Amino acid sequence: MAKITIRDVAREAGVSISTVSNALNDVDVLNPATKMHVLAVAERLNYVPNLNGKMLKSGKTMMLGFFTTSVSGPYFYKLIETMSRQCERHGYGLNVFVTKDKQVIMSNILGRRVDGVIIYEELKIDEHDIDVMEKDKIKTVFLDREFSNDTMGSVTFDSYTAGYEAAKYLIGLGHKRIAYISGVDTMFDSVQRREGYLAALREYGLPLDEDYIIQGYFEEDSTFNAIKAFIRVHGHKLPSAFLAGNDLSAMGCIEALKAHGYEVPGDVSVVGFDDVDIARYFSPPLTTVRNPIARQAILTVDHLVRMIQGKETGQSQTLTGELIVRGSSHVPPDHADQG
Amino acid sequence: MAKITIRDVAREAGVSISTVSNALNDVDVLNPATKMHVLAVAERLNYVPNLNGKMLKSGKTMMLGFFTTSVSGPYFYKLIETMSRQCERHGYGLNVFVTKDKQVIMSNILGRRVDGVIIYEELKIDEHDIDVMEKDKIKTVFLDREFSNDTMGSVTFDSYTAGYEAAKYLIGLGHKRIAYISGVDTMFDSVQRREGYLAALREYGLPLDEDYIIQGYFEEDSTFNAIKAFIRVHGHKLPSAFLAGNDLSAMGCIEALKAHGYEVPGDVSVVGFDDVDIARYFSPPLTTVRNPIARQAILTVDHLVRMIQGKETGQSQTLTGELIVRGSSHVPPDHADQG
DNA sequence: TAACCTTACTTTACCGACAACCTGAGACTT
DNA sequence: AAGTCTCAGGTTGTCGGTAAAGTAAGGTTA
Repeated sequence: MAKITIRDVAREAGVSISTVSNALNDVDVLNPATKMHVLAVAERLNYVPNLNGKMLKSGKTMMLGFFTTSVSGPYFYKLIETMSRQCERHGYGLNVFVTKDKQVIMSNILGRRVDGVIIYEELKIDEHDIDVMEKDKIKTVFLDREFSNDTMGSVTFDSYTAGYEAAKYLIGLGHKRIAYISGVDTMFDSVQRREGYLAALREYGLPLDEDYIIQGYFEEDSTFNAIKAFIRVHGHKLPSAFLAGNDLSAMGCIEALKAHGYEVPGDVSVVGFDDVDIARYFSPPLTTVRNPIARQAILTVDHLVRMIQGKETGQSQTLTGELIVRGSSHVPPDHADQG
Repeated sequence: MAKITIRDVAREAGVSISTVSNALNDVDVLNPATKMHVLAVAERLNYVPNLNGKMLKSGKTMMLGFFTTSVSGPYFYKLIETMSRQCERHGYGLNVFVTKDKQVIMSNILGRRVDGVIIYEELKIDEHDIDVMEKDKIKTVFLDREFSNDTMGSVTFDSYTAGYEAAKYLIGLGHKRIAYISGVDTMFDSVQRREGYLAALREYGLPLDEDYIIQGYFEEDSTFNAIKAFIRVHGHKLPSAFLAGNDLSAMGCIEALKAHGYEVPGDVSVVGFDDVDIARYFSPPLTTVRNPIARQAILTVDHLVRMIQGKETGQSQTLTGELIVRGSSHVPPDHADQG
């Protein structure tokens, strides 16, 4: 049996197609009896409207698109789940595109597969792409860069201040040699956190050692390996604290330190960023700067929906972190080389 | 400026719309010079075909839909990332729907928003829904149940054998009191693993203690809490081994044991399932049954694409696990209560 | 009772792309 | 010279909905 269309329902119910359309869409111009009858026939035939026809006519897909290069890690699933829920509240669906292919991205955006766009992370959307999207009035929210114009906004996390505050906290505890575990340099958050960290070191006159900036790629396992390598080289004179670019890195770092027999926080303190769900259950529980992911997700979807509805122009919103002190940080041990 | 359509390109290039269509879709009936000219005009106007029009006419969206209630945890992101990549290879996109609303799910499936469907987990897709989908010839692959008919297949993990083998391994080490940390009972994998575990206990004549089946919900934090509660009750006579329904549960369990001063594997052994990326970096590194997630993702997408292309009817494929012995399991300590 | 509303639909145009079929010009056949 | 091909592209119908405009029957008003 081929797919049932609105025409089949109309024929079966003995009415015109627009009557069926009106009945299904609750347009209040029909005789209640007719409406009932049509709905009953539609139900009996298991009729479900074809969304492609609907979309073409209305110009709306009722879908928001989330474009990202990766979904790895707790940050993403929290973000995606919360955004999905929030979309559903507004009657939208969320289409998650995990890809690095700019062709794919642009043809889905400009081809109107979605009514609004959420963009995260190092997607290499450049000035020209933004120009084109702006001309087409594509409603967009960026999560990884501050931006705003008539049809585009952003909801970002103030990573610079977060990095600064975390570093300042460690300095306040008495740490003088603090390493930073970085993500990749194309990641806005990673760079900002590092800048904040460097600013704090400068402010307190602590040495900026190039070697103390470690590439961890924001992942647990790659950080684990990076720290093991780092310990092999710097084992004789380890920093008394590591500031990790995110919680996953912090955990990987702690695992590596433990594997080499160091105690956290007894010998070394480790601080992360994000406060992902697991952070509090880790051993030791992580000291971290809380990134209000759920809030970011909700603000993003709300802002985008309001732009689509024409109720709002693009805004640049910034969320601030909150230092959560748990068990992975402590004053440095007496024997620590504080030079 | 309103959106550029194929008509605008046709007018600007001084040709008909079908000539534009033919030029863009590489239909080889045009004078090369005309084709070049049309493509140049399209490029200049930044023309991108509207996918809704395309989809309506062709009846194809070039999208596969992944329907799930959750994306939490390493299992999902590995699955999603691998499926996305594999879709891209076939020229498809992957639309991830995170929802529990069956209305939403069915209207997206039956409304033809996607060309093929991948379903995971306790979605409560019942016989009736399957009937309707079958009548509509919706190409579908299930990841959480074995199923096959003309248009529907499945790619599942043999969780029963995995559970059986893991339990047998612990029994072989000498463990006599083994607890199982379960997910929820609506989850096929969780139930199957538990059945395998119970079968092994029965086979070796070990006692089946109802109390030793713990609800951990397949999450790290809820397992952590569940095990803490369990220890409070059974602390005087703890099992010598825990078989956790997945790696996240195993980690939560280990964290809880450590928090109460137990050593793993010195005092208690813990075994998980999946072998997620982090498992090997955990301390202690997890003994686990490897679930070939990437393989499942690839087989799923390939199978679905072949069904869509009409090259294949629904098959029920099963993947088997592989026991990976690492540091979280050991022979039971002498003092363990082996009664 | 003619003009005018309502009510309750039906007819038809349209969204943007694609594709089946049509056409007009020149080349080739017989 | 009439008929037939081929080439290169144009015309038009179509996918499945929605919505603006049209209409027929009955009721209301002046």
